[in-house]
Amino acid sequence: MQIIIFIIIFAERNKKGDAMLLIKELIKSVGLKATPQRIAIYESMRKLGHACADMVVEDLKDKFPTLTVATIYNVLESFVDAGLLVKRFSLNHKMYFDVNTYEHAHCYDTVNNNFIDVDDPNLIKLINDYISTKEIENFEVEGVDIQIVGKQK
Amino acid sequence: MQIIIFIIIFAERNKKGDAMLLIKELIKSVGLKATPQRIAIYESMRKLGHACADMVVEDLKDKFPTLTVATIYNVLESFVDAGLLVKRFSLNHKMYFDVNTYEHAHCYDTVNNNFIDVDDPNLIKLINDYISTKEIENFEVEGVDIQIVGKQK
DNA sequence: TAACTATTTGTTTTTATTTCAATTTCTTTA
DNA sequence: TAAAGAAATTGAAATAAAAACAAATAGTTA
Repeated sequence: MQIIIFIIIFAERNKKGDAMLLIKELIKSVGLKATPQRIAIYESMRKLGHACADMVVEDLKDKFPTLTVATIYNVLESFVDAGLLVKRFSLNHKMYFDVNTYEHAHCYDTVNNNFIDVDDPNLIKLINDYISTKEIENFEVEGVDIQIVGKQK
Repeated sequence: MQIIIFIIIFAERNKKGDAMLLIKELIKSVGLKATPQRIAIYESMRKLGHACADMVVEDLKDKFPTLTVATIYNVLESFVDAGLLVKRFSLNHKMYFDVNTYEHAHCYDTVNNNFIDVDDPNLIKLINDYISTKEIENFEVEGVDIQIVGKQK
């Protein structure tokens, strides 16, 4: 019995260690130092998916009491510059960040300003194909951002 | 010669008067009183197309020096409630309002946070048709918001 | 005109973001 | 491994945007 519990604990530790290691490597791979704060913020973003600064503060305030908003904003911005996060369009004059950087659509709940991923490559392709046929004057297209607007039930 | 100039001036006056009258009627038609402030703010929005509160303040501060931000926010919000304006998604944590309330796409310039209308009913139809074929769980769809993201040249 | 209601105003709060200098941490190299 | 230098974090203060609120004004109706 004790052995089994030990194995489970060890496995859990290892799993966590591996995830940590991966995040560490990921942050380093984009040319940033993997500080504890950055690792914690990235982990938090992974967990939250879509979040703004205050949500990350809230999420980390117990685990990481010294962490300040200044750092959160700095780190989130540097993650965006490094391509680890992307900024998302929002309706409530707050900056939202998304941990999924590939092109995908969202359902946007106007009640809670909540994002739900819509991973539908066909939709993205449909729109990109259509847009590529049109010549847009004086505009250098970088991507397309789609929100399906409505209310979460 | 004098007569011609007179006619032109008269025509211009009339045109302006008519536009004013139209805006007045429009505001009244949605159940709001057509106060001078509301007329001025709506005119400003017509001119600006897409704007946030500070842009309206800037636009009206000479013509209407007593107008305060409080009023601007109040009026813009009441216009949204009345369906005279819609809020737009933005990337820079500011509230943008759009005078065109029909469903249309935008090019969004990430440098200046500037909106350019893309009046392409085919694009809207394409997306709406596609979405209507999909059943989105636990979400009541109200509309679709498309931004072609990039840089204005 | 008087009374009532709605709107606007100036001011004050609140919330979100940014800035900045001081400190701490990390990395490099002797 | 100790010291120097660079980079990141911190706490506090500044700025900016939005919202709240009570007093004043304007508009409407009887």
